[in-house]
Amino acid sequence: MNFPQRTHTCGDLNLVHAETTVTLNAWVHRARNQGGVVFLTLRDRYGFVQVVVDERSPAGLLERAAELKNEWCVALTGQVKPRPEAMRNAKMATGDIEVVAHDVVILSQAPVLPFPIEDENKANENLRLEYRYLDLRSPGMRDRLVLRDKVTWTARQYLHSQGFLEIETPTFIKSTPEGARDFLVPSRTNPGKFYALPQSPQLYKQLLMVGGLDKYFQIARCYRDEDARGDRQPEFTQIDVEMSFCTAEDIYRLMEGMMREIFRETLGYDLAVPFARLPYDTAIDLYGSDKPDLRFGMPMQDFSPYVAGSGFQAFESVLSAGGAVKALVVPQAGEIASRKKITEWEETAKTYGAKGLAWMKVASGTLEGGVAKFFQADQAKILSGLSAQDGDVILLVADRYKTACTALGAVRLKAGRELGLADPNAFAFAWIVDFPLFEFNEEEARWEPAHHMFTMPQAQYLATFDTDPGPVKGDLYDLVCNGLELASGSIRIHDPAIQQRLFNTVGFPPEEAQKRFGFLLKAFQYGPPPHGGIAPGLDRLVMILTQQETIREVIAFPKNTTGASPMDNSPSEVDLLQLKDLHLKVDL
RNA sequence: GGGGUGGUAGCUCAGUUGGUUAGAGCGCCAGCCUGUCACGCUGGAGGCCGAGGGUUCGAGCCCCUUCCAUCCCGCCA
Repeated sequence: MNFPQRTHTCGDLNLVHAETTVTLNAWVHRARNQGGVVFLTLRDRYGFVQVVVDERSPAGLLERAAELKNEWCVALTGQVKPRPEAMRNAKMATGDIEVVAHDVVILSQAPVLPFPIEDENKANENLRLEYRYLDLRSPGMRDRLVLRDKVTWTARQYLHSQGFLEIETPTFIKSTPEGARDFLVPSRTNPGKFYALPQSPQLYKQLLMVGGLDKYFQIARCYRDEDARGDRQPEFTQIDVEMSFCTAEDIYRLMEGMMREIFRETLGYDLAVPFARLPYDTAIDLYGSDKPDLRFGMPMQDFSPYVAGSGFQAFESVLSAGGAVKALVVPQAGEIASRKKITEWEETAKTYGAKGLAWMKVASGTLEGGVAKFFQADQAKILSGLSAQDGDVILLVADRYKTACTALGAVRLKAGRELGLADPNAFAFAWIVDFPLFEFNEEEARWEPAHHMFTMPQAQYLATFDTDPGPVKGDLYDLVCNGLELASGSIRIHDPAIQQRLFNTVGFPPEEAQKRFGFLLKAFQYGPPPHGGIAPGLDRLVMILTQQETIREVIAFPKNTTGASPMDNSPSEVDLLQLKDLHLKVDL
């Protein structure tokens, strides 16, 4: 098809182009027919510009222009003219000029749209996903994808400047059923066998280190067959990084530099580094989460010292069973903390396993309401111990330590945000460090890795980690920001003997280890370098930069929460013949 | 696997203790309009109230079942 090709883009035109004849290839964003004059707002990726069709245009063009509908794609030729002073539009980037139409060629037409193209699409999300190609025309989606491109571009440039190589790793790999569920791909040429899609390039990037390519990165697609969330998709993207001969400190410095660069390039924001560091145990104790929102304080406190002798049976029995009582002082919550609101907070606590949420109000230097009657004797001690002021509300959860922390931590997050304590324009980064290396699985009565099996125990535990796993901390770190886990990484085990002891600790028999990770263990016989890495989640990073509630807003073609795409209807059924080719047994 | 919320016009939503012909804004169609820019004015079309069953003289509304979406718990090394 021959058509007049664009000489300029809509968003670029300004007074400098006055009197120039230009051709635009764009969509009709709005058409306003005034009778004797037609105004068209044209839109392309770069912006909007107003076209006017009036007596200055050739005869007959007015009638043709009046036929144009929203979202038709056109090639328009005309002359840029300064607008009459009174007609300038300060709200429009190109509002000082307009294009007087000379000719318009219709490149393609469109039926009535399922939703209007606006800055932010307010339609039901499933409808937006069904017509994602139209949704992408909205300036909001466009801006987010432009910013995302800037992030990957900046990350690439930064990592290259630090000597890193971008290397691809396979996406048909060996299934290693630990951690998240694998997506499986049946092999036609190997009947009865399956590839897995990678949950991360973990083992391959470690093999790159053995291969001597000592600084690697990849903008890597990862796949996990688990239920989706606002911040989780079955496929997602990580800026995957691994380096040799490094310590955790090198990783921190590298990532702090990269984040600084990304925030400067995308938002012009001067990110303060180095980031704060918070031990895992402290994060749980104060905030009840390993990804606390640190834009506000309001830490939890220990209430157990005030329980003895109170006569409050519910708390006393929890303590004597080895549990904990955690307190949260919600400052100046008098207004918001109605009985209804407290019930709502209690529901939140209960979803995290708490049996209830006790409360007291502070007024005129005394404790009132709720469970206050049990604590009258000690109220002065309690108020000063918790630093509670008149107007504050004290919320209490008694349970097993971890449950109490998690449940009340969830209330802290909810209440803090409801009270407006979390500045939406702030970025509170922190490294969460000193993670436990093992967790005890009560049901199976065995230790299992808290993260993955290739994390190095911290040096002081090297002698004892297999005989006394409980207190062992790993050389392991998460980067969190505003309550989201933005990155996770560790220093890896490169010593086969340590690796073997770790397998033993988690009850992983040698033959099983050989079967699953034999290729990695074999490689580690051949002079593996000490190494470590990290993988920031690209989607979440862009979500934070663009202040979005879900990562679906920063992914061009995301899945919905059931893992389906309303646009192409994937996943879908396939022909029986296809299944047969793949040697899959089918019930007929 | 579990819990919360929702599903009414193309879109966003309202719809009283169950009571005539189910509404609004935007969009769409037609007409008018020479300075609009979310143009305006006049008129019009457009509904299996997610689906199935039940209660009732009567159901958008109540009950049961089911489907779909979304948020959360579990899960996510």
